[in-house]
Formats: sequence, C-alpha cells, structure tokens
Amino acid sequence: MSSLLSELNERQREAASHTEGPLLILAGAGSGKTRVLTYRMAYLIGEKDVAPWNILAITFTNKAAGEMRSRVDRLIGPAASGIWVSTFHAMCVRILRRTIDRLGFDRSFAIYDTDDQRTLMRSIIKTMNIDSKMFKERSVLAEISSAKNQMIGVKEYEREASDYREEVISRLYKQYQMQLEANNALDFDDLLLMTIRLFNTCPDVLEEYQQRFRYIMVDEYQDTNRVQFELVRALAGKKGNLCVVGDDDQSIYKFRGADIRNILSFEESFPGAKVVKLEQNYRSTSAILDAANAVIRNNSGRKDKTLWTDNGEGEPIQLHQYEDGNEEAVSVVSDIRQRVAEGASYDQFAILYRTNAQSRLFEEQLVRRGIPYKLVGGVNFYARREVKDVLAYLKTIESGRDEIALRRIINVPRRGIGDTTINRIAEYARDHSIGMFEAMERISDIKTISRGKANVDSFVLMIQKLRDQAATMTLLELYDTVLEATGYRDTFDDMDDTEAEERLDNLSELRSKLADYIIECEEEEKVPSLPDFLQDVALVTDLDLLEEEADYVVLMTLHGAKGLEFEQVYMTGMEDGIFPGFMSITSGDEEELEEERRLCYVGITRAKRRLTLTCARRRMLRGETRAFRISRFVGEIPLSLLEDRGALRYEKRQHESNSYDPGDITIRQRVSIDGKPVHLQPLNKPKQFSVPAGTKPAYNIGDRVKHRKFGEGTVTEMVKGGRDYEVTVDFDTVGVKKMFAAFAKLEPI
DNA sequence: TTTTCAAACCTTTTT
DNA sequence: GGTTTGAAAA
Repeated sequence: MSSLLSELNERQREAASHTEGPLLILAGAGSGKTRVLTYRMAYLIGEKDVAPWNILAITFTNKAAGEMRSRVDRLIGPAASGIWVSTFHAMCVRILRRTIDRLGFDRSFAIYDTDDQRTLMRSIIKTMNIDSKMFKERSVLAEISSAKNQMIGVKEYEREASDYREEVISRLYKQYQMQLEANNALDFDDLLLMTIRLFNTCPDVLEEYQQRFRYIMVDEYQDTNRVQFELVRALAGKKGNLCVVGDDDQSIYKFRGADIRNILSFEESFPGAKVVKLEQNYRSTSAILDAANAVIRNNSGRKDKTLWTDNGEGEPIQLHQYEDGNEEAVSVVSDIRQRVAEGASYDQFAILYRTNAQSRLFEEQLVRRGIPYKLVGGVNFYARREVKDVLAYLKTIESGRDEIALRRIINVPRRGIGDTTINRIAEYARDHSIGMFEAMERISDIKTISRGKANVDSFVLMIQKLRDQAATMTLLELYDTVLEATGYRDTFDDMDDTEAEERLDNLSELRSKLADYIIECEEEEKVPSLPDFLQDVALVTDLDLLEEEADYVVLMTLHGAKGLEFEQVYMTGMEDGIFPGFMSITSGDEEELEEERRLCYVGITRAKRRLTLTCARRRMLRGETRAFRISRFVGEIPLSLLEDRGALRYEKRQHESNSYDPGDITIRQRVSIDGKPVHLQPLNKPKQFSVPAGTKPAYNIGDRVKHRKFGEGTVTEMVKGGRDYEVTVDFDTVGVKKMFAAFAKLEPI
C-alpha cells in the first residue's frame, strides 16, 4: 500500500485507488471529497504512471477550480501543472477558442453575459414589434435557456411550439441566435452546446480530446444539467474512466437546469459503475450534523446515507426570534462583536440568507459598528455599470464588431447621438451587411442622417485615434488614456460623493485586474494582449474573489455558501415565506420544497462549531411589512438539539392539519441575543400588520377569486389552520393550488 | 435629444 | 423599499 493513501480513511482510499471504469463517489457534506479527488490525482500520477495532461478535473465555479488547483499543486508539486483543472464553461471556451472555426465561427468570439443577453433580446423584441408587456426579455431568455439546457435547438423548438406564446418565443429564439451569430457571440449556454456540436460534427476533434483526457473527474456532479451530462459522456468515451463526486442532498440548482437524475441514475447511465459512499464528516460537531440529518430526512427519493462524525457533540444550536428584520440584524452583529471581544476573529463568521435583498440590513449594522465584512454575490463585479462601460470602450477599440458594446458607450457620456441616429446607423449596417462601426465610418453615405452626423464623426475620430495610440502604448497606459480621452472620467464629477467614490474604486479595481493579467502573462512568457484580456472576462464571478487571508465577516446567500465552511454560521431569515420561499410553498410542488430543504441542509452543514438560526416576527418585504412564522425547517430539528437557555422555552403545539404546521414551535419568552430579557407582547395575539394573519378572507367556498400570478379560479376548500386560512383554489389555467390566505392575497371577483 | 417624473416591477437562487 | 422603465415636458 502506498504511503500516500494511508492518509485517507478506508472509504476514501477505496475511492482514490479505483481508477479504471466509472466511479460514483457519494460524498456527504464535509466528508473530504476534495481531498479524495486530489489524492486520486496524485495516485494516478505517482502509482499508475499516468501523465498529468491525461487528467481532467471539472468543477462548477472558478473558486472551486482554484482551490483544487492549489491543493493539487501542494500535494503533487510541479508535475501537477499539466493537469487540466477547469470549470465546465472555461473548459469549453478553451476548446472552442482552438477549434470553433470548424463550425464556421470566428475563434475570437465574444461571450455575452446576462446583461448583454437582455440588451440584445430587448432590441429584438422591439424591432420585431412584439408586445413587450406580454414578452418580457427576462422570461423569454429564461425559456430559451431552459430549452438550450435540454438541448432543444431553434428548429426543434419551432416544431414543438404548441401555443401562441411558444410560437412567438420560437421566432424570438431564432432571431436571437441569428443576432448572436452576426455579432460573433456566444451566450453561456452556447459555450457548452457549441462544444457538443463540435464533437458531433467533427469526430476527429472529439477523439483528440478523448485520447488526451484518459481520466476525467467531475465535482458537484449533482448540479450537472443535461448538456453537461452529454459533454462528460462524450469525453469519457468508451473507456469510461469517469469519476464523479457529488451529494444528491446538496443539489440546489434545479432552476438553472441541474438535473438531479444525473446523479441518481449514474449507475444506469454508466453500467458497471462502482459506488463509494463517504459518510464520515470531519467538519462539524455532532449537534450540527444531527440537525442537518433530521432536516434532510424529510426529503423523499434520496440515495440512502447518514452522515456521522466522531467530533464531539459541541454547542447546541441557537434559535432566536426577533420582532423585525432590523432587530435581527442588530443582534447578530452585536453577537459577533461580543464574540470577537472574547477572542474570536472576524473571518470565523458567516451570515447567510436566502435572497440577496436580505443583506442590506446586516450591511448597515456592520458599517455602523465598524466591522470589516465582505459581501459576496449581488451584482457581479464585471457586471457593474462602470466596469462594463470601460470594457465596452476597450472592446470597441479592439475590434468594433461587438454591437452591444458599441451601443453601450456610443452616447456615454452624452454626445448628442440619440436613438434615432443609432437605429439609422444599425439599419444601414444591416442593409450593407457590414459592422456597425464600419457604418459609422461611412456616415456621409447614410442619407437619412443629417443632424447627428457631426457628432458621429467626432466619435469615430476619437475611437480611431485611440486605436492608433493603442498600437504604441502599454495596456495600462491605454486604459488610463481611454478614461480621459473619452470624457468618461469626467462623468463622475457631477455625481454625489459616495457614489462617485464607489464607482471610481471599481474602476481602479478593474485597472489592477488588468495589471494582474499583465504580470501573469510575464510569468507565462506570453505577450499580453487586449483581446486576450477581454475575451473571458465574462466568466469571472464575484464568488471567485474571496481572498483567503483577510479577516472579515462574510455575507452571502445560501447558494453562494455551497462548498465553503465557517467556524460560526448565522442562518438568518428562517421564516416560512422567506425560507422556504413563497414560491415553493404556494406552488404546491413538493419537488420545489425539497429543493429548498436541500438548501437548508447545505446551510446547516457549512458550520463547523457553532450554528445560530434567527428569524423575525415581521419583516419588510417589497415595501410592506408582513408577519412571518418560524420556518418549517426549524420545526424539523429535534428540540433536544436546540438551546434552551432557561429563559427560552419552546413548546410543541398540537395542531390539526398536518399539511402545514409552521406553528409547530412557539417561543413563549424571548431573550435578546446578548441574554437580556426583552419585553414581549402577549403570545397568541399578534399585532395587526398590513396583512392581518387569521382574519377570515373576504370570500367563501364557491366564490370566484383572482390571484396575481395564477389568474382566476374557484375556491373549493377553506380550512382554518393555525393562525391562517388555508385556501384551495381550482384555477382556470394552472389547476388546483393550496395556499395561505394571508400570503396569497386573493381577490374576490 | 435630454431631462424629469410617475409607474411598474421586483425577489429566489448563478455559470 | 429601491431600482428600472416609460411617457411627457423642456
């Protein structure tokens, strides 16, 4: 037995040393899956004499890729640099940049991010004269993306379209793809699809990669979608040396097309697959783990497994209910302060929440208390307006082929080039099938433009001058020149101070990223080039920017926390309607609720030592204050695991209806988080908020009602449960739904 | 063409 | 509640 693998436990060793044929590693949270993967790579290279470049490791985020990269480097040394460690998207970009010309695309294609997609779709909807009220670009794009994730192309979608909406979307889909191609651009989904298409149309290319990647490993396999599955299957080929690692209980990206069946039926897709379960958790205390197990147990259709640990029991899980979201934020932050005063460091703490919108209150308190924090998520750095603007300038200087980029900055700052002028240029460009910038260079030929001509001329001259300068300048000089010469920098002068400061910060951040890129090039002895820098910037996300060493509290969504761990975790907003969210409750779709429960499981298992659950009695949501009850997920945690600090008493309440019982737990008396008792309003008499819970609705069984989203329907059942009425409605269009009167806001017709 | 103001919409989660 | 979008006015 090699000494290398002796550092693993028995199961881990079994997984790391099984190298030939398909292998499914079911790795529970904190069971050391990255460790197994890295050791497996080391084993392949060290013991099986596999060349590093024959190994491919795929992850979902750049962060995970970076983490794996550094761990492999540490374990194996310089030889590891030959291993491809990459995200799905980055891998596809790498392949496509090399060979997409075989499909008739230019190898310098642009990658459109969500923002670019929306801009493009909006203009398509407009030019095709389609009702933008009925067809919102967001939902159209969502529909197209989900079609792409199921590998339904334009033609097939067209054929399958069965109603008016689908028929219109099929036309939009078609036009969208045409425009992308005209702009030499791919969206995120296309990156994967094009790679498959490349493999299908050019078997020699596929074979080349199959030869190269003799051993493939995929992390977070439970989050793969259909396209990714096909991609992996194609690459694995007949040899099938495919090792996937995942945890069906941590599948939380269904909305993005992740198909949990990929992992559940791995053994059918890859006959003869070996399955190894990793159930020993090295991360958390047993109290935390027991809570996680108790919650996830309520899901059906799981792969059977139970996490265990020989870590001690640890502290019980804390549960605190507050009057409102603000008090919740104040208390969580003051709790952190107190613990830091007692010797903890800021980086031990993470504040997690369901939606990004919840971050604001915590931020306010952290700023007020002068606590260093890092907000992860929200608006992606590369999606910020000023960053995109400057990148758009650089793109226009670089090629001018990217119409979205050109349109973005043509009138920023104001140059007197309005919509009318821009559209006429675009029209001319289309008629003569030339690029938009080219059309602008020929402005004198465009008869329909008179007034804007001089303005366009000076814009063209400015860009051309910058192009000339670009040839002789370093990239950083060019960057600075662009800010000044375009007048973009001056636009910050008449902004208010805090906003201008933030934006300028972002721009200097972008500048330093450019500097990083140049240094990187020097290390690899490449020549830094603008197109090279611009090309893959769309793939970088905020999550990748978490620095390891810095000492700050981390704020992020539960989704963002996957794959990370923290000493002390606050799961906030643990309320029915927030988490699990509205949508998953009212839809009546058990699947959706299970997805939320998996998210809860992910959240709980992030904590190593201490877990605090917080919730509020009422909370401001979309501008109105509403009453909330403790999350049903909290009710699924055994009381024995929750802290009972004398002053806190919980009580299991009897209830009639078992379909919904968030009233399961009632807190009789409450203390604030620092232990001081707080005056409490009498129980069972909630204040009347804007939506009074428990008042009888203004309709009865048999009445016709209207729902904001589901349309009209007939009330078939009304049951009084807890403090609210559970109403069953048979909707004309979407069928029977169960919902709570206070949430559903049904209106009698 | 640009500015201003009211209205709509939003809140799931992201590569 | 905050942000974005549309129409009307300047």
